[in-house]
Amino acid sequence: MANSKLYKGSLTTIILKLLNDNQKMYGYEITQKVKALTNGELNITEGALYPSLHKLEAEGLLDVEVTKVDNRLRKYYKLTEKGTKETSNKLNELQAYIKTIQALVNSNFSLE
Amino acid sequence: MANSKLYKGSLTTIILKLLNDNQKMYGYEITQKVKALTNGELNITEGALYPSLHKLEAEGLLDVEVTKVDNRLRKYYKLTEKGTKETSNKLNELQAYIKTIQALVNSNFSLE
DNA sequence: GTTATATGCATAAGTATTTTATGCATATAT
DNA sequence: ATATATGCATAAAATACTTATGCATATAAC
Repeated sequence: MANSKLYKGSLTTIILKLLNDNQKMYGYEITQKVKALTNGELNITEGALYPSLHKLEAEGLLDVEVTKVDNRLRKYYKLTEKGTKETSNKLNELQAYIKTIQALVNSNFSLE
Repeated sequence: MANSKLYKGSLTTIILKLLNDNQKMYGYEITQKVKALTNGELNITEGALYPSLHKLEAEGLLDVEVTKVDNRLRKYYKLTEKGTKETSNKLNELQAYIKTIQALVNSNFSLE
């Protein structure tokens, strides 16, 4: 991701969430979808995405299905059962993180 | 930080925000404050904190004041003028990140 | 009295995740 | 003919963190 340091660590969660909502997606599609949904604010780099997808596949969270469209290769990924459970965990962790960080940042602690 | 991968990248912002609210703090105090404010959920490790404080000082965002209390060393850090501005930037970036990631995670994009 | 816990700072080695820089290939627009 | 879009991939470097130490004083527990 070529934006802020803050996005570090959230790539996996983003991928899983997108696959959870869209049944199956291929790598390039994920980069374009994220860019569109964030109004260009978040750009996933290929150097981060592909190794991440391979890792998720190796961990048994994703299944792959290779197809050819317009003479070009596509690798569709979709969640396994294990992947669906992990998506739920990751989303809960993200919500907890946001809640915690919001609490830290939205108050003036010198008054406490 | 010994918790989630999600916290990666937010340590600097947390430090700056705490110093912004508390005028001056020392390292150990920061670790305890964060632990208390997050009900033990977020634990900043010393291996992450001290190098980060040194870096912020080197960048001119923090000033240091060494004192001795009860025969023990303390290094109080406080924001410089530059540090105060950077705090504002970092907080804005954090809010933007939260907004973006929330949008990505709280919707069902397959319906769009 | 000595052992654990708390206070306080520091650094080095290892790990994980990302950016940056490439590489290859096809299709389409200029 | 050249640039841009589509599509996957990996390797080197940078970054930020965890884990493991090290040193030192004070206090509580046993």
